[in-house]
Amino acid sequence: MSRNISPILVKKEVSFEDLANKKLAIDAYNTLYQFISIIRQKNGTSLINSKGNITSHLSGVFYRTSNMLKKNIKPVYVFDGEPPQLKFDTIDKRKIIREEAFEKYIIARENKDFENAIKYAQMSTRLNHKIIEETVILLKYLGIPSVFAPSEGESQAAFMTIKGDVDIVASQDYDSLLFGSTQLVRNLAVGKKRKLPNKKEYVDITPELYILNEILEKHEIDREALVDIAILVGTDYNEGIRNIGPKKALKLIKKYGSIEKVLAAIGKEIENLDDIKNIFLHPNVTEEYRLVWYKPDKEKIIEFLCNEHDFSRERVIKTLDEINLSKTDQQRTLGEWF
DNA sequence: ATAGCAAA
DNA sequence: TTTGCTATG
Repeated sequence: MSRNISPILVKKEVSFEDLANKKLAIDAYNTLYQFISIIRQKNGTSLINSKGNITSHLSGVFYRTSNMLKKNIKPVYVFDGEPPQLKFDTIDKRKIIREEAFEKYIIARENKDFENAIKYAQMSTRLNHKIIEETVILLKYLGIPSVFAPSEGESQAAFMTIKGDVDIVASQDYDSLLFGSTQLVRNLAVGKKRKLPNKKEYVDITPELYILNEILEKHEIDREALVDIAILVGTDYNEGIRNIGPKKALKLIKKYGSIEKVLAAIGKEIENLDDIKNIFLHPNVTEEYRLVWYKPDKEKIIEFLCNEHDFSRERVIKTLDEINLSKTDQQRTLGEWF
């Protein structure tokens, strides 16, 4: 299972406002997973419309994307394609965890143990085709581009920063840095106060910015070495070496120069090592995307959110008007919104 | 997660 | 204005 390399990364606290005028490639699955997992009622059930269909993702996407547009942030949502074969162990393990959590969720809900119900409901969160489809529709009405990655969304998003088509990747995972993303932002949210799980405590959460070059320069390594470190620690594609964390991995890679030499020195092996390195260093990505942002289609959004999904007309219209208002100061061309 | 409201 | 809390669909 993958562990993370955050202890050796350089983190900068920023504000949502600091991202104004930036182009952001948003890891769509990562973001949707968060919305579906967190946007719930007190008893652990998701937000639903009158037909009983989940709407948590639409709420999250609509309000967060609107906030970005108000700040002149230009988002593009990047969706996952086919995962690499080597990811299937991780995918299977996650599936088992989800299924076990779902059983516990049902039991907790029956016992009216809502604290545990929420916990297990969040752990059993799953994205389905309908959630993805509805998100793409809403984004289209909002005038936001979607990109469909051939394989991992994070590698596609990273590729787009390397090409200079976007400035930053937005995700909770650190993997995009391994894929070469020039910048990564975590905790991309507007609200500052966040409730701690299972506690009554509130805590400040601000966006965190990671700049790849700063990380590489600090440790005097190149990206290949960073990938080697991650593989030693463990990724979505390999288990990692027991008792080697990011700090020890960094030391070993600097001492021996490459993962192959480290493995020889400690007498260990990693299966499919070349294939794993290739996933990070030569990912399957596409140049077939077009990034254009259009003015939100107010009528279609109201029809979709309010008529089809029972959103409050008052709130939706207010939000859309606020986007328009923030735009009137700025110059814009006829067709394109930005 | 975010909006919106009430109390401090 | 800031903070704490509930409702949202």
